[in-house]
Amino acid sequence: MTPAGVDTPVPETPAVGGHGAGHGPGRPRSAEADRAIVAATVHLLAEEGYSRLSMEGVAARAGVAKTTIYRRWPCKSDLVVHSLGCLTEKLETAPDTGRVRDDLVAFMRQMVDKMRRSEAGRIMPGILVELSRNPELAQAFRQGFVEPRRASMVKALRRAIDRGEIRPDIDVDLVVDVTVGVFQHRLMVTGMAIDDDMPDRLADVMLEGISLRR
Amino acid sequence: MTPAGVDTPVPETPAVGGHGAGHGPGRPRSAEADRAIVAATVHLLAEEGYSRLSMEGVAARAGVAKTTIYRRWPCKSDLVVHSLGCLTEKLETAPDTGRVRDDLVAFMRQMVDKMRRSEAGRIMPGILVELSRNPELAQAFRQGFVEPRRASMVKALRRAIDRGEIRPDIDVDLVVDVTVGVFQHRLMVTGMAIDDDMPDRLADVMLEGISLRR
DNA sequence: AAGATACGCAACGGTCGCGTTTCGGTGGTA
DNA sequence: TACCACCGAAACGCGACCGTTGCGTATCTT
Repeated sequence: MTPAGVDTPVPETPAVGGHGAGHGPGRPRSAEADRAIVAATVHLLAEEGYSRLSMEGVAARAGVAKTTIYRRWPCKSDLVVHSLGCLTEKLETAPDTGRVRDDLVAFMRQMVDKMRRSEAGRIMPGILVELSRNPELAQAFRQGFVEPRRASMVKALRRAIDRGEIRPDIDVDLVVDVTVGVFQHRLMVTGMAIDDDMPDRLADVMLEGISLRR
Repeated sequence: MTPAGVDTPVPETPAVGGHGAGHGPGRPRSAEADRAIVAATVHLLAEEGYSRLSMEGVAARAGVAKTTIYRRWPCKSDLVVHSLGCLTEKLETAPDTGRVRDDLVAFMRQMVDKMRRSEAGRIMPGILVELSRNPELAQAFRQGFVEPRRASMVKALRRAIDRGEIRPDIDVDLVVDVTVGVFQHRLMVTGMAIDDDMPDRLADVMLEGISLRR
């Protein structure tokens, strides 16, 4: 008797976004609960990592019964996949200053700040192992989280090419990965300090190279 | 009645290495068991990650009883800390070819291969979350695993400075982090392909910079 | 008002892994 | 030979979570 004519009694995730107007009889899903659950998931993902994230923990933090979660998502990974998709918030952006160097440095500064402080930024280390184990999660993470954050820097580099500031034959993706990778590597792997002018030094290295000019 | 005069009945980890010669009466610890346990730990660490690594799993894979493990290490994190210290195996090294570019490219090629294929190389993503949670583990990981692998590249860059190939004022650590970070970022985060001449392209970018020369 | 559905709460049986204990047997040293 | 610490196997109680169910209540649509 479901609108779509499917006879399975399972809710099958009727798409959380689709209960706005006249839907059917009965009490509608609480949008507030949706919000609280996703927020709790993101928080715990950042704080504890994927493997230590538990449905009971999410329920407790969201102030919601476990049943309320399972009514929406059949399992933990589906909940996480959906929650990652909700992270479109204010992204870091490379401004258009007219000079690559300034664009890059500004982007890096924002990025470091986000990685350290924002909840979304701290999700990274706790989710990496799962990516190789759960392709759907990996897809959601890369498409909904990684890509949008790279986009603005890719644009900045393209602008720089158009302006004739940087070589047109460079591998843009490679440069973006360098920029992001260094800071992530420091934060997650080596634990070395990131001082205030590291973005400047990196910009120098990337723009001018490390070769000794003759 | 323990030699050291400590009255605690707990074994207190009598240092695994210390059962070589005449030690005391009774059957000595099996060195083969030591080896098997550590090998199993490293394997499972690479395959499953820290959080999914279980003492029971290690025991099963090592062909050893759980008691045999607990007799040596009081808990999982101590076992892992010790096992990480046993990873000194053949490290990737930057050869001394006389040209930085060749040294760098060779180092990168080896590194990518190790990251993909070797057991030690695959440990990375599965241990990162724990580093922020367990300082002792972080210390063991960084000192016993990360540092030795950086060392050879740091040397290569110093040689290049001495030869006058690269600018003497560059931040060596930064360059190393760039080199390692990019590949790690691709493998763990973006999942983008790493083609055969990516090391070459990266070496170009780092040596010559991306600026358009006038 | 009637019916349908969501809600919180509490409890369930089940699985997993922890760290410990007991046991009979084994391989060394003195 | 006597002794002693080691070994593997098995079982233990414990706690954390899982995903599900039943219940009484709340809140919508018709």
